[in-house]
Amino acid sequence: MMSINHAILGMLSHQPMTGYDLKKIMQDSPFMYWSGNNNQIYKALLELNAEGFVTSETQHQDGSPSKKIYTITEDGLAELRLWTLTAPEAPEIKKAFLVQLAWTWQLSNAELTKLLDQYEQVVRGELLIERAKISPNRTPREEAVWTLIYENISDSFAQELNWIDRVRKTIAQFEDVDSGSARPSNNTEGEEEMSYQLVEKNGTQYVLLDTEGKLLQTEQDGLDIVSICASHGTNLVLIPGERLPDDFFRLRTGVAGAILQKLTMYNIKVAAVLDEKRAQGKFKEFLAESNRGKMFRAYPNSTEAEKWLTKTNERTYER
Amino acid sequence: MMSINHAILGMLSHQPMTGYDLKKIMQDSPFMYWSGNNNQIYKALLELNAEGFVTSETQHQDGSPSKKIYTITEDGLAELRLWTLTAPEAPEIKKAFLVQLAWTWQLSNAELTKLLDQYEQVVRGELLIERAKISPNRTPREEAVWTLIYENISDSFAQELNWIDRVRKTIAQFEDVDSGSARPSNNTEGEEEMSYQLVEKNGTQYVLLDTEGKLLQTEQDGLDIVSICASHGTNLVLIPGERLPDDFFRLRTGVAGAILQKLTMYNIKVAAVLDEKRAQGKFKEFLAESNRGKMFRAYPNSTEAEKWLTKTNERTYER
DNA sequence: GAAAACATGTAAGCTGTTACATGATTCG
DNA sequence: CGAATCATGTAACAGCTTACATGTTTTC
Repeated sequence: MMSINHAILGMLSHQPMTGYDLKKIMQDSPFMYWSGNNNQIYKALLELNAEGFVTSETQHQDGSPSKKIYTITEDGLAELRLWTLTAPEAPEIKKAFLVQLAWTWQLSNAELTKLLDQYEQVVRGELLIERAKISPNRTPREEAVWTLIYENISDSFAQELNWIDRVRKTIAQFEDVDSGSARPSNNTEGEEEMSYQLVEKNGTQYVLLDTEGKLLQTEQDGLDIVSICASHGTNLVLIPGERLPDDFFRLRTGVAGAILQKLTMYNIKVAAVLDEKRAQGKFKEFLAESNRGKMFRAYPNSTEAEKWLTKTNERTYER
Repeated sequence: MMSINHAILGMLSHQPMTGYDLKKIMQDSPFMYWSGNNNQIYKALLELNAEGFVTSETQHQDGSPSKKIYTITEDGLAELRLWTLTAPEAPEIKKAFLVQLAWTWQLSNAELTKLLDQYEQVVRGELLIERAKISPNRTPREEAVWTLIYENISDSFAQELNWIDRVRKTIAQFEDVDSGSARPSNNTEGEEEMSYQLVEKNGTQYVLLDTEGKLLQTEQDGLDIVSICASHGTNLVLIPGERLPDDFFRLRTGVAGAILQKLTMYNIKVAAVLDEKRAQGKFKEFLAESNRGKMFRAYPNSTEAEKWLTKTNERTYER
């Protein structure tokens, strides 16, 4: 509560600023969710001033409108610290589209699909806007935290896009009521999909890529897997060898590096099922090394791979 | 815009209902994100009536308060169809925690980790509430769509939990600023015990926590109770209100969520003895909801609490 | 016999939004 | 020269929330 005031304190803890500066930052920030309208900001600044958390210094610029530069006080810093320690609130998620979708029983499949397409565009638009990613890099930890904050937001959109795809596929399975309009199958052109299934074993879910499907070749493929995982809230993936191109096993090409780097960055545990023959030379060394780690391992068959994936997964905090 | 009116139209498209019915459904639905307060619903019904989208029929039940049963009209159905075809809105996601996290540079690693733990508990709490999953199954497609809607919501929470884990691991990589204070591993000092007795009534045993003793504050405390129960081969616990801290009654803090989540996970039935005054606001709603369930209930005195605990021990199947 | 649920409504208040008001400067 | 940006502020309104008000029936 009163959190816009604290958000302003936070921004001022980085630099003294004018109300107008604050407004711009807030408008451009994806995680400070207020619209950044004057009414709130100038009012908040007056309040913070009255409480002694900020001081203001009027700067008369000859001719041009005079600025009020606000600076945080010691009391303000203390208050900010206190506030960051208060109990976190649950996220507040309002997806009007879900309400709309809930009552679409009167629509034909074609109409529903069109609606999904529109929603996808809206969500992609939000992702595109990708607002200013600034960060006060006071410490390495702060920098890392800000990166994670932006990731949280783009993950949410990625998850939504993935879900939209799932919905589209699901409704395609149903006969159209007022049909007659044969669907021209789905994807016409290239654009192969990352086909997979979700498997549950020992109470843990993991993503199992199908043996047939697109080969993992680019960083984008790594990100696709990340978004699949994010949408299911799991961090476990089993990759059959059939999905790995030969280049994956030539370390020089960097294919394995690029993909695995993305996956480990998102804390995703990967098990691969590999034929002895394919793992040779330098790649064998690489495997031996990574098999000691906890993020990527290779096994000769899927049973063992699955065992490793699902075993150590207790997400209970170690400590 | 005006979407609560349309949500109401949607619900009425399934069945004629009273304002009170609508209120209950809205309160229990996770995707209709309005709080379901009278003010909005009754006002919306008047508006819909004026526009000719619904008709109302007053049913005088002799003695009892008379109902107004609202029925959707042809015009209403047409309007609903039109609305479902309008361009979807982008999801509106407000994660106050991200704002808070952004300005935590003043905190130590230990404080930050504690904050993350609290946030995890709050999120788990939201998942726990897991509201009523009803669906008007008019067509198989509609059923599938509703399943997807609920999945969207639980996916969001699952993704958040996953992200929390990622944050925790990331910040663990950084040296503590004000370090020097080595965490004394599992607290050696303090370490109050979970004092209790074992009571036998009507041939059933249950664990009765003493009125004096450690307050139930963390997930660990929940696990302690689990292990006490396990060691006595019972799954019944009676908790006196004295052992519950004030934070337990503030749902936002996640204390109740974290503890009850552990207990229900291990299928432990809990009765609490509560003073009226302590259960207010959101917590009261939470109680009313869980009092319908079979795992956690609150009673004003220990006699009633004991009665419920020891009585209903035959298992009932929910359909 | 008390509390909770059923049932309909009203009043007050908070938060946040859009739009208005003013005026100088800079940019195309 | 008009539009956009800088800069500070106010007014009115929409949406939603909590709390209040009233009265009956069902449940414990």
